[in-house]
Amino acid sequence: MTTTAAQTFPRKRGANGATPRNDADEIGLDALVGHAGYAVRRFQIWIFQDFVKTLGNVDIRPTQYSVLTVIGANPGLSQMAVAKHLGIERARLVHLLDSLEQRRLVKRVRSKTDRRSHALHLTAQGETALAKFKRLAAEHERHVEDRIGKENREQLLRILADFT
Amino acid sequence: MTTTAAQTFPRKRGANGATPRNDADEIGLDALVGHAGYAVRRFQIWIFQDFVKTLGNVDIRPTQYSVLTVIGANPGLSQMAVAKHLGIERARLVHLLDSLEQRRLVKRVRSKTDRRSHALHLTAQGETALAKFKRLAAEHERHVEDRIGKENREQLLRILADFT
DNA sequence: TATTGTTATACTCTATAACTATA
DNA sequence: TATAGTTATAGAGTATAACAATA
Repeated sequence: MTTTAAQTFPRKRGANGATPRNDADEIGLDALVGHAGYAVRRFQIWIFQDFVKTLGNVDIRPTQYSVLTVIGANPGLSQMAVAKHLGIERARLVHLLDSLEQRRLVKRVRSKTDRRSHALHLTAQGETALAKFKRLAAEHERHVEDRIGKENREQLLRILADFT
Repeated sequence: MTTTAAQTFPRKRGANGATPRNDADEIGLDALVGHAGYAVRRFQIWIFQDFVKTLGNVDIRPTQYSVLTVIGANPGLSQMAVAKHLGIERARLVHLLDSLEQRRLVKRVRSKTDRRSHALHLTAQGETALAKFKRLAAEHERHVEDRIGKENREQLLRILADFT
């Protein structure tokens, strides 16, 4: 992206009524407009950027947040289980956990029953940190609400419910 | 992803009373469920994968499709203009165009008025190819409709209209 | 000086394959 | 033999910086 603004709010103004449609803006996205994938992709980029910015001070990205949340809610899970449930490659999860373990947020405990696998737990530090991350994530969620509207956000969640 | 199914439909247990915690399937995504970003991300992955699969025979990925579509609809556009309007880095567009030009779908023409910039055009071959890509993209769009429902797709497009 | 296209670098993420240690 | 975790590699994609030609 050249600028964050360009990427975040491509062209097109909706909320403010006035549409700045002057100079170089006379370009048609045409066929792209009817494509769900294009709209979803642009929206997803906006959401991720807001998430990254909102949780910037604590240096937590969306994927890291999802890993911490799932471990927090299901202590003792194996790496395979976490990877499967989040749709992350197990190879990739290794690096994610390396980083989270170095930051003392997560610990890998060798399983007694199956010594191939690791039981994943949050550290005490990880628990308190996650609580803070969740407050910031809720703030991010409010940004989404501000951007698309409370009811639209709820409809979106309803429409996409079985993808989570 | 380990398997497409695993990524697309993670697990998700709806109503669980006495959760038999041993089987790896009794995992809660919990806090993640209320997050628009998570749902959107999973949906976006599903959409992209279906797009890539549906246009697999012609070897066109979503980004390439969006570039071809915009050039087709606005012949003579500069690289900067295309990059800005699609929210792509101009540095990245260079490589995308290199590949599309090698495939004889696009040509770069030095501008007479501003010799720094290139006017982008589809080749004759690019025009007919794009027509085919559009038919396949429409097929992909029908897959989306089948997956989430005709009305939900329309609502989604309406909700996300000003992100395109 | 500023901008367009280009090259280069670094980091994230996806997709595989292969290795090891267990089972 | 199969699986869990690991390592490695290759390709997208994102984010920057810098350079040459041109404005």
